Amino acid sequence: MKLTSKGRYAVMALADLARFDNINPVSLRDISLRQGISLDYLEQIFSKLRKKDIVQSVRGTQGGYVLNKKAKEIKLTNIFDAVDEKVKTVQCKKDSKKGCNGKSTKCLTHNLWDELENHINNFFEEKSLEDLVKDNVERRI
Amino acid sequence: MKLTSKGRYAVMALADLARFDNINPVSLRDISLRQGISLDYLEQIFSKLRKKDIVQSVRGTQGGYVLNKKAKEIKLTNIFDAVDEKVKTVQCKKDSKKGCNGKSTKCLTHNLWDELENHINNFFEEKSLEDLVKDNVERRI
DNA sequence: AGATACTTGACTAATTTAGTCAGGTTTATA
DNA sequence: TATAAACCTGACTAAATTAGTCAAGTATCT
Ligand code: FES
Ligand code: FES
Repeated sequence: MKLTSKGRYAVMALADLARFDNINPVSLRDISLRQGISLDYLEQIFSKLRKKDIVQSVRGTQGGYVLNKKAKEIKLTNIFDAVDEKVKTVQCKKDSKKGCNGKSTKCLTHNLWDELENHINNFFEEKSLEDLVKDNVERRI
Repeated sequence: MKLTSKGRYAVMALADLARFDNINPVSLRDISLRQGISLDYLEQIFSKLRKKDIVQSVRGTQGGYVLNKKAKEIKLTNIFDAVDEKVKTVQCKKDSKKGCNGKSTKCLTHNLWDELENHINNFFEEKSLEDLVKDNVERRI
């Protein structure tokens, strides 16, 4: 199982944003250059982040994006949810009563994968953007 | 991020194997039928499991596969390792000093993904085949 | 007016996954 | 000893997903 670029970039870009105050917007171009992410790709990502109210956009010259909440309140869960980076461990439809093999009972491993999914999601629910920024400040000392 | 079929099937098939004693070999054909996994695909998977000494093969008529260790000693880590289902969260080469953006320092999120990887691997190191079998027996009651 | 930067949707190349297929070899047992 | 069950291997392929690119806008500051 691996993390996709979309999720990785979303968090990376927001971490970049979060390093600045929430007043002066940061342009995607700057983020693109600093983080080495394609500008066009960033635009796709930020479009989604905006729709989920994680960032606010400022159009025109000197425009860019600003965090819409405090860094502490933005959890990885929220970010991943916004860009459709989802954790999927089971094969079957979760709410269906059928198993992944088409049978009427859940397969031998269903419970295990469900536990795994929760385990991973817990991590995402605990980590906030603030944690990320702090970690980077500390490492710089 | 999602789990691939190869990893899922490997664990599913071994869980099936583990329900029986370690004396009479279980044929892939039986597993294929019970678990709804393509026989040809199972063969690929078991070839890898055998190379890593997780199972033993018995050729010929009435042949099949047998667990090579006690279910308690087979952790998910071992299984995933055998079938090359690996957890990959960072983009960069781990041992390299370069970051994923080609720069000379690790990116803002590198540490975070590293933590995530450990978090997931911890789960795999704790869970054994025995846990799986027990869980299924309990549910049946 | 012009430059900067957001906005959107469609398109595509590359990669990965999830198998299939064909041709073996080994061994129990009738 | 013939035969069938079952392991064994490598090559091939279709489908899905990912990771972008590209083109054509719109808004706003200076
Ligand atoms: S994963 Fe849900 S039934 Fe198999
Ligand atoms: S993931 Fe390692 S440097 Fe970005």
